[in-house]
Amino acid sequence: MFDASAPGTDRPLAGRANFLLSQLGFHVAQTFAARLAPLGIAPNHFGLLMHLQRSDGNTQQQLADALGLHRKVMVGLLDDLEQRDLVERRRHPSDRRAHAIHLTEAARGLLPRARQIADQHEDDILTPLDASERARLVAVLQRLAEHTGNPAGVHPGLHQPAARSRQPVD
Amino acid sequence: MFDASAPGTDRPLAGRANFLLSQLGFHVAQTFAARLAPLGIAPNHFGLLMHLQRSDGNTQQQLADALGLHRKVMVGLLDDLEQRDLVERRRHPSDRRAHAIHLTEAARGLLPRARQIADQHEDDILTPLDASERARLVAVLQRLAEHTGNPAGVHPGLHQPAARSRQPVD
DNA sequence: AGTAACTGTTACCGTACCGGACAATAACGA
DNA sequence: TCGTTATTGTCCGGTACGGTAACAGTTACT
Repeated sequence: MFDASAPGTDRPLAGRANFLLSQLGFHVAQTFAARLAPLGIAPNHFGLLMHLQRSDGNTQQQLADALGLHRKVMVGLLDDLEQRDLVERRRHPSDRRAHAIHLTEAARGLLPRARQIADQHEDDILTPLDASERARLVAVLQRLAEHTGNPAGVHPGLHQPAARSRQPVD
Repeated sequence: MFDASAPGTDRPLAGRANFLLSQLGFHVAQTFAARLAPLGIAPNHFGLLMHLQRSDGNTQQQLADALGLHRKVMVGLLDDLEQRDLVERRRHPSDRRAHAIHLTEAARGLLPRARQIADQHEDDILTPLDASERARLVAVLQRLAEHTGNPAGVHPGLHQPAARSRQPVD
């Protein structure tokens, strides 16, 4: 453990919460993608499928808004899922411009397996912690996530046009 | 808070530790990069500069090994830093193939400012937590990071040839 | 001496991302 | 009613990035 109350201290990166969060977050995303790969989907597909369970028949724009990404990205995501026969683009009943996105039966069969993979993955990551520590960690992370201002359940890694890096110096 | 002991439950992404870690990690990396941008460096540059404080005169290969990335990436990183006059490529005293990498005076002047930005950034991220909660969080994150098997202080987001995604997970 | 291994670097190529533009359709206003 | 504007989903093109292969110069091994 490190004393975070000494700002001038040259403590290593491994003792900084921001580094640890970034490091762990990247590792988690990477390993989760690897575990999901045999199912033929990526983490962002998984998140979209999870959301579609609750909002069947929405338009692509509605889905993009809900997940906090641009509609252009939704096109590609749905292309992937449609190609894997996990979603259907039906005609929207009232708006002939829009598509009504529906899960297929295959998707409803796949989702429990994906959810189980996610549970297993989480369990592996949290192996060093006991049940109460896990609950406390999740609660703390939720507070931190809430404080970021991002809507709950929206992953910023999915193409938000805001907050670019590489601004010109001076 | 959520009950993590019910695996079959369709709890939202925002209650999963793996999602929260990935989400927070990405957000942290993004905001840290934005804060560091006015200094003309990116987070990976910062990590390299921090490491160089301790290992002056090392070869590029040694640095690449220590940070867990490929030497080709080190070339680009050092190009950036050399262009900003933060490092010097001197002739290695004993190996005429290699370069001896040294921090410049400008770098030694910049590093405290960068460290202060990192401290401030960490403080902002952890705003919702009090001192003891912060210490406990860091301790927990360190345990989790250690459990990943990644060397301490090495960020997996920086081009490790190992651990590719898309590999079949038997 | 001769061969193999290593260092730093460059050239190359496929891929992903981001902006702008597009046709079709809807909504709005005079 | 008609014309203008907004929206939906899609596509095209430039650009940057990541990874592969190869390179000259140098060292190490035998």
